[in-house]
Amino acid sequence: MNVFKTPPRPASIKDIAVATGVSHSTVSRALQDSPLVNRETAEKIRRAAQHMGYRASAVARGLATSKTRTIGVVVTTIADPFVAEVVSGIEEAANDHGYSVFLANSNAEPEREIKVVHSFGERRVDGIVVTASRVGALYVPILSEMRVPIVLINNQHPGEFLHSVMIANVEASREAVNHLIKLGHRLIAYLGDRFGHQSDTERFAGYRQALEQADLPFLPELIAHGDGRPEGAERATQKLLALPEPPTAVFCYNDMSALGALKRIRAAGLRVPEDISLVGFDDLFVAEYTDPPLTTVRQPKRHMGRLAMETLLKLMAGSQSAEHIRVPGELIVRASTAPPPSERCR
Amino acid sequence: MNVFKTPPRPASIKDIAVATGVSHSTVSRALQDSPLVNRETAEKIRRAAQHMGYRASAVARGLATSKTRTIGVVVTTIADPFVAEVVSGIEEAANDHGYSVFLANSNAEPEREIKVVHSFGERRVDGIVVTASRVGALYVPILSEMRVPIVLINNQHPGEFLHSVMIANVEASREAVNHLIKLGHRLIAYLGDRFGHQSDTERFAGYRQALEQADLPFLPELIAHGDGRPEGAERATQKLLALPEPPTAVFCYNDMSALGALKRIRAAGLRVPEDISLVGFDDLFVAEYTDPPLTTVRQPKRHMGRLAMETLLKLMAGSQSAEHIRVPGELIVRASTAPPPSERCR
DNA sequence: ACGCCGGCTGCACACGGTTGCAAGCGCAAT
DNA sequence: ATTGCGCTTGCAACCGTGTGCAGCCGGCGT
Repeated sequence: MNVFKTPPRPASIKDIAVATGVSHSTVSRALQDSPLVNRETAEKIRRAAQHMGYRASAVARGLATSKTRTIGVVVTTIADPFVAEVVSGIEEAANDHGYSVFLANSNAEPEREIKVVHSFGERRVDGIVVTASRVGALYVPILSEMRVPIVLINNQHPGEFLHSVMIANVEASREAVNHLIKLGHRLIAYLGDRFGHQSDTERFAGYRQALEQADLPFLPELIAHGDGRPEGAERATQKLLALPEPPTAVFCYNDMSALGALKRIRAAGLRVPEDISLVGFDDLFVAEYTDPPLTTVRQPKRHMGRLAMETLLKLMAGSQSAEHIRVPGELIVRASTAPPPSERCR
Repeated sequence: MNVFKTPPRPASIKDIAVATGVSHSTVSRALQDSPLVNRETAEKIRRAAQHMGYRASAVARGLATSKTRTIGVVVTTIADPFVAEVVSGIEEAANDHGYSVFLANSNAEPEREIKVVHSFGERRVDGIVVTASRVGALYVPILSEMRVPIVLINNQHPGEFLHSVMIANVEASREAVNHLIKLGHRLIAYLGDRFGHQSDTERFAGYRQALEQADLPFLPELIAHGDGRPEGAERATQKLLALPEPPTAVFCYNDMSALGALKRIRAAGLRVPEDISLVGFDDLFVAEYTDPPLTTVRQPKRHMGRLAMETLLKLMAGSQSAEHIRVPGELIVRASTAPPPSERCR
């Protein structure tokens, strides 16, 4: 065996130590820019490290310091454009602070979500972000076991949770429905999802509040249940259109649902917004490219991601205060909303 | 200080060792189901571990075994729906095999891409997947330095790369344009991106081949340059429409471009497909929900992700063979393509 | 009685870093 | 000459897990 072959393993501080004739402790300190090391020695060491293509092992450092500078992000599925944008914000902020992010899908299954969180625990991540958690408050016992701060984005499990970033669903939804009411709509449908998630519950609450404040009757038959995706919304829309007195406007739980609704409405030979107005929620990039462009509530997705990461940073720095951030939504009026047909006849 | 307080650090095999009165080696072996440990002892140890809420440290294990069961995925941006689907496939396959995935954005900047890969190197990932790499073949020297297999998905840098999964751009694109030719189109525009990426180059090549095989002239004025996103495509479409003899069909580099083109065509008062046919590439989920639904080339995104992960697994297992996988695209004919106006007048 | 063997266990070291502490050095002050 | 101090450096322990090897014990064959 040829001893002079390049070793199959990456260079370590010990290799640098023998190369420069100092102890590995000195190398370690030099590479940390510790003031304890002589300037020239440090310089020599750094040059050697550079020359030998040295890359510090984050694994070993993690073991020694019990800080991995790593966070875990669990999402329902990264294929969801909403989620992807949020993650993009998280990653950006994490990267700014020298953290790497683990990504894992929960497929919206609570058991799987917990499993993933545990696996993050084994990875010794410094913190965890969960979007659209299906577990929420149930984390409390788990958290006392693993000592890792968790921040939830748009928690879907009922109940308050220690640390979270959420969109102000009720207010945003109320504003959206108000917009429709102001346009003159009286028969406004709510197309929710059928799982009773927190977002759905709150957006529905905003819908009812808006009706109430305008002294409009709440009509149970105008509540339809999709699944948060186009397919489910299509079926739900079908039912709404078949009503003896169909709605003149539909407020959708999210843009994905609005997409399905739009398709079905068109298929029925009706026009948006002339015959039916449509409002979404999320402001996915597609909202701008539908025909007509979709009126919707914008969630500052990337910003919410950043925000979550920043609260996580605070918590990892030792903050004890409970963070419960509500971010306002913004109604973006495009071309899918107009006065109802009756209004224009007057 | 209360000695009996729960320790601030998670339980280790040593804690279990003292609790059960054996050495930590035995605990280690017991938890690995090693046949070297007495059944009853092992059982006792496993119960204690369970009871103490023991979670093995992947960090320490990684250090000891120099296998982290971790892979790095670098993407241009996870906010791109195409990328998100691919990553979803990667994550799925990785998870199936007990691997965790690090995610990082390169923002399509080559320097940043390399920086990220190096950071993955420090994390001692077992393998790396890069989607839409802007670096490609330039990795070769880097790779001999860090001993980590890399698989590229839809490499955008010219030149062959050792390991890659790519869509068969030329063939797919040829098929798409053929579809338009068969419908009777003679003036077919190509709306590419302006960066000369590999996908663009190859799809353009397919476009030319199709024209050639049909003995149609290649008209340089029908080549427009967007940026792979709706905005750029809008501007490019504008120019095409202003031509003295505008195209009757536009083949777009990707669905995002098609979205922009569609918007601009509508804004010009023209109808798709009656006045102009439109073909995209990628088959993003939106393609099904545009009006009209978009004819496009489907890339099996999730599958390509899985494929990349699986080749990575092979490589990590020691395979030396060069993997250079070409995945066929599939033309999905929806409603955005029809015979040209002239054809229908005959 | 002795040796051997199989089953089980622990010792000790390795992985690649970080860090408290002691110690060496030169030099100035006493 | 002794002491003390500041600047550097190295020693050694530690983080939590894996693993080669030696050693222990009991039982069996001769």
